[in-house]
Order: sequence, then C-alpha cells, then structure tokens
Amino acid sequence: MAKRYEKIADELREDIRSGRPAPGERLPAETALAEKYRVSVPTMRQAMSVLQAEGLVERVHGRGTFVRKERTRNLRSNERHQWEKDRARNPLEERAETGSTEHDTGLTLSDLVFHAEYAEIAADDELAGVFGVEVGTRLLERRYRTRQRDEDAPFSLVSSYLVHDLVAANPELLDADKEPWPGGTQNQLYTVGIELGSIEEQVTARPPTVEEAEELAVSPGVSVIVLRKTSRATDGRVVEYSRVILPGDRTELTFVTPLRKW
Amino acid sequence: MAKRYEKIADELREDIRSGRPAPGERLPAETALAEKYRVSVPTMRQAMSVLQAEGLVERVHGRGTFVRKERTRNLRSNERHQWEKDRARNPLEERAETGSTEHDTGLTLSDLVFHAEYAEIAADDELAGVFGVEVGTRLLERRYRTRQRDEDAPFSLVSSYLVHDLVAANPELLDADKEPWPGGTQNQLYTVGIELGSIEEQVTARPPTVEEAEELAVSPGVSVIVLRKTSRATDGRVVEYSRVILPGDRTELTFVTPLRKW
DNA sequence: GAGTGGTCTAGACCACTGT
DNA sequence: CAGTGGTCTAGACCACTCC
Repeated sequence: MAKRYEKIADELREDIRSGRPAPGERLPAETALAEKYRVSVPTMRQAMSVLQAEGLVERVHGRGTFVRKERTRNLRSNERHQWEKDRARNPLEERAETGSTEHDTGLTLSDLVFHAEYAEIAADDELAGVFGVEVGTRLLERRYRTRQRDEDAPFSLVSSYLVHDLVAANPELLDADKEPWPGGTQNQLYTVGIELGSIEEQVTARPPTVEEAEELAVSPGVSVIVLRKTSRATDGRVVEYSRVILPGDRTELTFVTPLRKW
Repeated sequence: MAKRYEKIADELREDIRSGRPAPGERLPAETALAEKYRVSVPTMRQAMSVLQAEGLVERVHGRGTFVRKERTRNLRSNERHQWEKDRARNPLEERAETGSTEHDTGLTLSDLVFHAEYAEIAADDELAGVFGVEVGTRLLERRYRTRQRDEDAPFSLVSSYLVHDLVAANPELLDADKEPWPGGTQNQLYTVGIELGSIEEQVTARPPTVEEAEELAVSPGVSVIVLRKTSRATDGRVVEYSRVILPGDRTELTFVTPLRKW
C-alpha cells in the first residue's frame, strides 16, 4: 500500500509546485535523489516517470531532469474562418499583410516560419468518402508545418486535401512555391470560383505516434489534439478537407457558437 | 541502438494490428513472453508499458494483459446549443422527451445514468474573472457525471457555475433533486428571464490527474480533453460557466461554423 | 573525462484475480 | 490455491552532453 515511488513523486510534485526547483531548473541527479530517499535507482526512476507522464518535468539524456517551463501557448479560434472569408476578395496588398494564423496568435508574419509541400495522390477510402468521389480520384495533397521563429518545433502539422481537377483551373494553385498564399485557402478557392458556406471541425485527442512526438517535440506521455476540418461550398459540396495535429499541452482551441434570438 | 524493448513492442504491435490476439483477448503472461523473446521480465514489462501508453493494451492486475476494445465513442456537437435553445420554451412534456446529450449521442434517456450535486461556493479568482464579479461572490456550483447504463465509467465530469443571486429567483433551480431538468440549463435560465446569445467553448488536452484517471477509468497515458464553456446572455453578460472533463480516447467533439454569404 | 539519464539483468516478494 | 501483473533491489554497462 505504501508504494514508495508514488510517495516520492508526491513529495517532488509538491516541491515543484511551490517552486523549489523553479521552471527551467535542473533537479538533482537520479543517483543523488535515490540516495536521499533511500531507494534504489530504478525505483527513483519510476518516480521520475510519473512526473514526466504528468508533463511536470522533462528528462534529457546526458544533461539532467528539468522542471518544465510553460511553453508558449498557441491559440486558434473558429472565428478565423469568417475573418478569412471576409478578406478573401480583398486586393493582394491587404491580403498579404496578415494571415489567419497571425490573426489567431497575435504574432506577425515575420515571427513565423512556414513550410509547404505539395503532392498529387489518389484518393483512398477515407478521402473518397469525405469528398464523395470515387476511390483513386486525383487529389492535391498539401502538407504544412508552421513554427514560431524562436521555438525549435512546429506547433502544427497540417495535411490538406483538394480535388485536383477542381483547382487545376488555376495552375498557380498547384505550385508549392506560391506558399504562403496571401489570403489563404479561401482566396485560393475564390480564384477558381468557389465560395465556402460552412466549416465543420472534429476534435479528438490521443497519444502521439512516434513520428508526431519527434516532429512536434512533445515529451512522450503528452498527447496530441487531432482536428479534422471539412470545408463545404455554399452548395454543400465538400471542397477541402484537412487533418491538423496539434500538441495537446500548448494548444488552445476556441469555438464560438452564436445563437439565434427568440 | 537496438533497444530490445522497442523491437518487442513493434512485433507485438504488428501482431495486434493484424488481429493475432483479437480485441478483448488476453496476451500471454509477461513471464512467458519474456522467455519467448529471451529477455528479462523487467525488459518485457517495459515493452508492455509502451503498448499501454499507446492505448493498445490494458493491463489488469492479477488477471492479465488484454488487447483493448474500441470503446463506445461519445459525440458532442456545438449544434446542441441551438437545438437546446429552440426547445427551451416548449411545454414540459416535449422538453422531458430528450435532452441535448441524447441528441448528440443518439441514445435515449433510459440508456443514461445521471448524477448531480449542488453546492454554494464563493467565487475564487478564476471564476470571479469569468463572471466579472467580486472575489467571494456567492455562486451555485453544480457537478454532474453522466454515464451509459452499460458502461461502468462516466463519459464526462462537468462542473457548472451560476451566479447564485441571478438564479435564486426560482428556488427550484437551487435543488439538485430536480435534476435532470427537462430542457437543460437553457430552460432553467429561461425561468429566470435569461436568454442566451452566444456560447464560447475552449478546448485543450492534458494528462489526467490521478482522480480523473480513476473516475473516468482511462488507462494512465491516455489524456483527457478539457472543455471550458462560457455562456453569454443576449446582452453579453456571462451567465454560466462550466468545465467539462472528457476522456480523450473516446470523445469526438464537432464544431460547425456557418459562414455569411458574400 | 566526469556526470547525466537510458537500457538491461536476475531475482525476491507483494497484491490481486480466479478456481 | 496457482497464476497474473506490480513493486523493489543491487548492480553492470551504454549513450549522450558538456567541459
């Protein structure tokens, strides 16, 4: 019933909460702590694992165990969609000023580092279902990762899909070098005559895959938020679909639902 | 570079993916697997921990390790708010038929087990800030947990707050025994003359606290979704605030954002 | 090279579940 | 009771980081 490792974790948690090793500072070495608490090193390590799983400390091989700093939080609101739509038909200069990510986070374009890759793929079962097209239909896959200049890891991994033939009318839309595109996807769609009518976003959370954990630099045990976004044109057709992976511990999604008056 | 425990985890993961031990079935004992893979028991256990953290298996003390079944997913859409508002002024019989949780999940009232507790509390810093009242103001705290009759753990832990003096005009609103209230919170507020104008929901994910892990019966390593809901009256005042804890691995939130036409 | 966390062993004993 | 996973030990050796 005692469970030494939990008791030790409790004590250390209390210490950290009250700022004993302050955020960013190093904890004593595991061997030292094992001696202090009079347990074996593996038991001490188990206690550390508990704190790591809680996201309270970060263990770095060869350097030590550190109290985690609150990372810069990333905000994203569904109001970004209307905001982007309102600007989608503006002249280039206005669109180029700021994008929806900047609108959400309050950062300016120069704070962000942006990376895009385009590919043509064939629709698999899932994507064919979403778009209501046949399996194998040509799709344009666009992968984005965006990070803040002063952080080393991106804060989102985005895979966005468009029906290839729908956007091919404007060849510039097939060229990744045109990214970041002023005015975003809604302006891109506008250039081929599409107006969005509604956007549906589905949110779940799960442990990261190994690749996601590496790319987003989330410590193992911290989960990711998976956001699936379906954009429909005014006629109800699905015209864009994207999957966004966000680090759960530093992302805050906001959704505002206005209600019709009585 | 080899890392035996990861290799073993990889092999077992592959086996499970291809249905070797089918969902719900038991894996061989750790001692047996340790022998099979020619590693020590602690190493074997480490491999198991990886699969557990991924949510692929569930270890039960004294019984064995089992391949996890996909649990019944719980759905929740922001369209529930308008749906509830549309019915808030309906006669009692109609309101009593179904609530917004049933609307979301497609379940009927009799599938759900509902528990409510009310308390009067003094506003702390956070709550005072949300409502724009002084610290110490009397609030009504309502805690709910809802579960499906055939599952043993609730699928949501809700703490909802109202300014006490605002709802005290209708004494029935202070009585937990009146729950589940036909028509939900929006009808409750209607009885004291309040109409909701908009609802804002903020979503994050984090590892569960020890208590949450127990109450929601999520295996350690699986994270929870935290949803903070702020309801505003038509005049913009915050009239209700709630914090909802949802198991990340079996919850899917949907948010629909309609866009104004060009 | 000194110090850190990461992997692994071989084994003891405990706690829980079923029969 | 036998069989399972959970806790803990004492120690070896490796991999990484920093000086």
